[in-house]
Amino acid sequence: MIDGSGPWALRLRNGQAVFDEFMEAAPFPISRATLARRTGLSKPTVSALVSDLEHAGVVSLNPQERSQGRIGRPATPYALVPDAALVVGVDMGATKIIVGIADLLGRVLAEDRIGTASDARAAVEAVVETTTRLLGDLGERGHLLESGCVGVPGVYRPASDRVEMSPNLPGFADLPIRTELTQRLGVPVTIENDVNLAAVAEAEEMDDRGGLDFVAISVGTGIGAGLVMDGRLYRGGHGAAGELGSVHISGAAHQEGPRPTLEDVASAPAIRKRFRQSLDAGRPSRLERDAEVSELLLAASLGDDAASKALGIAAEAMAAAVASLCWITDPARVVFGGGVGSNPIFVDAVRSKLDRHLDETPEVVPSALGNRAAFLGAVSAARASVRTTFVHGRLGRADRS
Amino acid sequence: MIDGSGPWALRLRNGQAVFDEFMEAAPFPISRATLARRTGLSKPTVSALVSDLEHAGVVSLNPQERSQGRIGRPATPYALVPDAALVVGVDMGATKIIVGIADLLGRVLAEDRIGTASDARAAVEAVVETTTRLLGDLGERGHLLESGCVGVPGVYRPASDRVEMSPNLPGFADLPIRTELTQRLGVPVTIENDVNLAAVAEAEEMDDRGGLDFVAISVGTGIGAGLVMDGRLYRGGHGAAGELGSVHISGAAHQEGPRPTLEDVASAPAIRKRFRQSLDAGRPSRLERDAEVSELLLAASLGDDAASKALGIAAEAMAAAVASLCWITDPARVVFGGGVGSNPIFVDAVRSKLDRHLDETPEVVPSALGNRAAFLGAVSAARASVRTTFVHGRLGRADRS
DNA sequence: TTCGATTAGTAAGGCAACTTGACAAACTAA
DNA sequence: TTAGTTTGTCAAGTTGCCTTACTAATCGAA
Repeated sequence: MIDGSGPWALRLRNGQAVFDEFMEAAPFPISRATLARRTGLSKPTVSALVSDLEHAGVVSLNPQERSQGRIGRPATPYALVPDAALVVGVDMGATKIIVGIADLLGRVLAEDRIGTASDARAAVEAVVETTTRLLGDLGERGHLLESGCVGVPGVYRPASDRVEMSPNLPGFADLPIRTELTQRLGVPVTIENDVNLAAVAEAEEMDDRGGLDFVAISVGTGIGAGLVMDGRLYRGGHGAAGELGSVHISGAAHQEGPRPTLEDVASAPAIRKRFRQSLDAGRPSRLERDAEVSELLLAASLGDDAASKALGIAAEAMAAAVASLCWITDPARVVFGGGVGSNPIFVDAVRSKLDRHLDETPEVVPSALGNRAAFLGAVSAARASVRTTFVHGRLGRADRS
Repeated sequence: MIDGSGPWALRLRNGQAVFDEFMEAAPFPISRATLARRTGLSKPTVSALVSDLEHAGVVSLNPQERSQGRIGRPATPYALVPDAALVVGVDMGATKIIVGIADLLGRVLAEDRIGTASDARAAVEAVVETTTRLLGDLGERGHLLESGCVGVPGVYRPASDRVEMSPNLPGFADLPIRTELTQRLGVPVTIENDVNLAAVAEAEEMDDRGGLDFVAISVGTGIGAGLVMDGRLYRGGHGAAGELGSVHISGAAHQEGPRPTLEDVASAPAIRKRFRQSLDAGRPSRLERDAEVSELLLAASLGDDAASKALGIAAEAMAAAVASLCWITDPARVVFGGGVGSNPIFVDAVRSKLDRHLDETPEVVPSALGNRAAFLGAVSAARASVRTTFVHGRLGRADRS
């Protein structure tokens, strides 16, 4: 984290502490006296550090925002310059790619949504192209890209720099994606599973910083879970933690053959299939045979028989899986996202069935971020990685008059 | 971790780095030149730090162990003084209490096993008494106790300083155990779940330091799992992670009533009960009706019909639960401990049934530590907590000639 | 045996960064 | 206007690290 052992290491430590306080206070300004109190540093030291950061363009003083009304000499307010550094966040999904540029405050300055390419290499190409274009549109500020994070629909193995288990987007097998993107974009890029990033975004959204453990379950075409433990993302021994969709569920009479997995029962395609089976079994419904899942859920909430049956089976299976997950990882909260999962009707159905499985049920809520969750998580992750390395380069004092 | 922002913080940082190298090298000596290379510090700095540590009695030079055979001036070998600080580790089980004193190297200097008390308060009393006695027996060195860790058979909530869900040892409800023990023993004491500590011990035993994620499952009277993720113990949002015994398993035909949990099928009492049921159902066996689990397992491995049936059901249920756990947390290894779990026959049975549930099975091995696992884990945890705070007090130079 | 070569350790000087205490600056309230 | 309060700066002093240069001890070879 901090290298070196001489006075320079101290300088870095303290510089980061000051920078962190600026990030914390943003977008509001903060005075050097307050910084000194918050960080425990002495006033002259803080002044020197702020001076360095100001010369580097990281912070600037807001002459107009003089907080009045209090006794004593008024403080000179310094504030973080939000676009002292930019980050790029990418959600490389199976059906769409979202690319966006954000500033240090996490505000998205530019964003574009492009259709998915035919394979992974083309997708990377599209990401680089779009990023470059968006940066170009920003003009001067476009040169300040500092870091990036890309969410991929599969398991990323840092050791081999490859994405695996990504059936919907072929071509990852021999693509060193991190190296490639880092080189092409010219800034350090991190790769992360998209469901995990959604979990990060939910964590940020909840504003429950630090220590809160929760699980973000994405239910759509597939089913995945992102585990946030002790405030940090948990990836597992092989980077494949949270493959909730592959958990076997207890069927009533499946003694032979492979037992059904959660994804076989509770994913969007599975729910639609079960609905059709219910129709075939003679259950009445007012819906078309190939109704969308959202329609099915709405109908189920209004009492439609076949739709209710399909939802009930899916919700029961999901509740059982969530119960296992809770007994194992004990999250304080479970957030459902994705096409199916963010629907409150689905979440209500699961929640109502969860009591039978658990003594102490966690909070179960639908996501508020919709299908931008993974993208926002990528932005957040990129921002976090900036935060740790940003000060390194800019603390070399420009002048010392 | 490291407080202060002046040069003193640097001193602490570097002092800890040197101390860590000593711990790493222990029990072998190490020269100051090597320390300088390893830590990246300059030779004079290392010399000063080692001098401080020597004055504090933390390290000493071994005049006899001069490593010869290489060209150049021979190094003066300094080595960690193993009993510069002692720790106490306690496994407060439902049926026994183990108390032991260990040195900085984790070597157990004194150990005693006492019967469990009637309630928690009496157990604490017994722990304090035994610790004091063991320290007294050590004579001079007994004054050097620095830290402690106590494993308890339940869920410890740091917020309230209470142990919950501990049916076998009553009286925890209104006992602030950490505060109590810290006061009575005069050193900082940490409290931890006993299964988690067993996991810590396994991690240490495996010598797979850092980054290895695995799960230690204890199967005995109850069933619990300790999760080690990213090399750190994971406790969960409410401190209740790893309650594997409470996971519902898929019974063949349990449509009504509460579904059976894993503990209802795969714990030691459950296996014995199932064996008796098999006998009642007319299955033949050469064993007594009230045979011990170890006998049952051995008989099953030799082909005994009723015992095989009981083991098969338990192993299948355990395999299903482990599969869920693997899909969720993706451990690289699963270690079975406890009275039943440490039996290779049981582990083999589970392992053989695991393939059907998982694509990529983790290593599944029995524990090598037996019923001392939790105790050794407590020692290890106490040692780790020493390691982070130890240098603070001893770096103030005694003299400066 | 003596003389390089090599590695270990020490001493002195210099530098970077922090803190303390004193003081100037700016504003409020009486 | 003056006392009080808070902010920010200056100068001096302290700590700790590094670099450079040097001494110490041993091996190997002439």
